[in-house]
Amino acid sequence: MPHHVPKIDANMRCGDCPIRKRAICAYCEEPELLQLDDIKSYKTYQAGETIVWAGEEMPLIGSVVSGVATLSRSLADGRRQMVGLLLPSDFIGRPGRKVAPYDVVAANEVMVCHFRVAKFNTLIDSTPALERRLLEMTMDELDSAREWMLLLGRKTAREKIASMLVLFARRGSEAEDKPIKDGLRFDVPLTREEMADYLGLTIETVSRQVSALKKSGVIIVEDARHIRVPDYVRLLNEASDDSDGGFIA
Amino acid sequence: MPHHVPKIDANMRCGDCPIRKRAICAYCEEPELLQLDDIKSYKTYQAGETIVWAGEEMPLIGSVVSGVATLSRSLADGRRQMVGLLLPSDFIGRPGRKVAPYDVVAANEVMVCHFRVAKFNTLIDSTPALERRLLEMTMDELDSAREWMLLLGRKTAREKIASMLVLFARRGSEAEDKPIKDGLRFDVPLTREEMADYLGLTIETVSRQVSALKKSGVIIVEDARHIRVPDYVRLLNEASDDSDGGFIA
DNA sequence: TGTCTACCTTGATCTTGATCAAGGTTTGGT
DNA sequence: ACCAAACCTTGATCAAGATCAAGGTAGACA
Repeated sequence: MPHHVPKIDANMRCGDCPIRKRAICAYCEEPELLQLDDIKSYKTYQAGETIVWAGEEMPLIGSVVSGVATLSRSLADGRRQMVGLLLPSDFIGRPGRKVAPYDVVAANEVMVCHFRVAKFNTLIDSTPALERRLLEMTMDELDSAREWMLLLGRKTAREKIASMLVLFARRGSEAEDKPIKDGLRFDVPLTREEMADYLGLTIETVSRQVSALKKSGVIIVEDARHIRVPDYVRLLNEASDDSDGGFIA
Repeated sequence: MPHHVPKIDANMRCGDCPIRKRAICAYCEEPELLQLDDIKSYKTYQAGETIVWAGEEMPLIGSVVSGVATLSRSLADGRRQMVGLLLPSDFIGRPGRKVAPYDVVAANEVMVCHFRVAKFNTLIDSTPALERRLLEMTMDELDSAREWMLLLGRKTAREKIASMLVLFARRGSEAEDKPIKDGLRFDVPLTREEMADYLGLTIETVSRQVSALKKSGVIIVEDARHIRVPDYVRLLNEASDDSDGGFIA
């Protein structure tokens, strides 16, 4: 069983929520916005199971509780690029929205995703508050996508790896409600292949760069899925995540 | 004066709109959604002029009429990646939304952008219809960003160039309300440097790949800003834009 | 009309990350 | 406990694209 999967109980109610910080939390935050159905609407997907095919409509709307869902797009010859990554507490699904052509959402990991699914029809002509919340979340997602584009277009392999690890560290600490500090330990929720798809690299390069960061002492690799960071600022520097805030004359 | 800049007349009214197809068109579509101010609210930016700095709020909301606006993000050492490209008819600005840290929106070209600016305060607590429209547009933008990510992460330099040219061809034909056909001619609204920033390449590679496509007979380069396409399908193939619609087992 | 500057092209060489290849490790099923 | 399959690592070589370098072109302006 992977990284601190919160125990889900079919009788849980808001307030018992295992994740808190982000998006709409199906457990504790703004439940009235989602007009939550009864508890039956939790859903779980197995690792590798497809949640929805390209061009179809999302079968659900809610928050990821544990595990990971990914969204990928690929070329005719099989080259694949991950274009979305949903970690615990992330919101998934948009009411009345079809998945864009050739997008694929796949469940990944011991994908223990649980959702409270609302009735779609009530959502589509739903409250202004929900509309606004969805807009807010979608704009946040767009911002993340743009950060990701910077990574894909301009970062070196080593920087890409470091940036990804920073993301995992951040989200991991958030989930556990701990501050990010030196010596932190976190899970790597993706396989090497998925990391490669995430970063626009090959698995060999991913493996090599992780090893290189290890050899430099930036990270301690306990095993392929667990990493410890002795000096968080050093990892941050490796990511070159910092930008110049500049402007164009 | 560049590519067919529509003539803007300070007394124009909806129905005289020079752009039609996409987003909210400030001229003819859904003007009531934007609660348009009077005609004074058109705005023009010079080439290279900055529309808004990182962390600030968009000074306007409306549609690009002509010219190009770009959104870029960069690393501390100056490496820059374009993360947004707004062509005529694209919607610009979100009410009450600050530009993400380190994002920059810059006017580009003989940037003849005109807008009808609505009053922000009325927009922020605006109609459900506008909220929904904004959500729709933001999701479309997210879809484009994801297509762009596939390009950045997995396409070759040649494919990147071809994909970009297809985009320009499409948008150009749309603007002129002509079908895309063989022999079409279109403007390239970016400098080589901007193309490089768009594609995650260097300007030398951009230049070389354009030359290579020319030598292969896929395109006819009239000058750096004007291209003709004898066989549109061939250009499409070069872009490898086609994807497999596949799924993950 | 000439010159300056910004922009573009092409060549030579180098580097990063891809590709090809071989083993090693972990996990899950029986 | 053993085996198979999936996953990961490392090495050797290759190639796409970056970097370094040298002109060329065209529009802006005096």
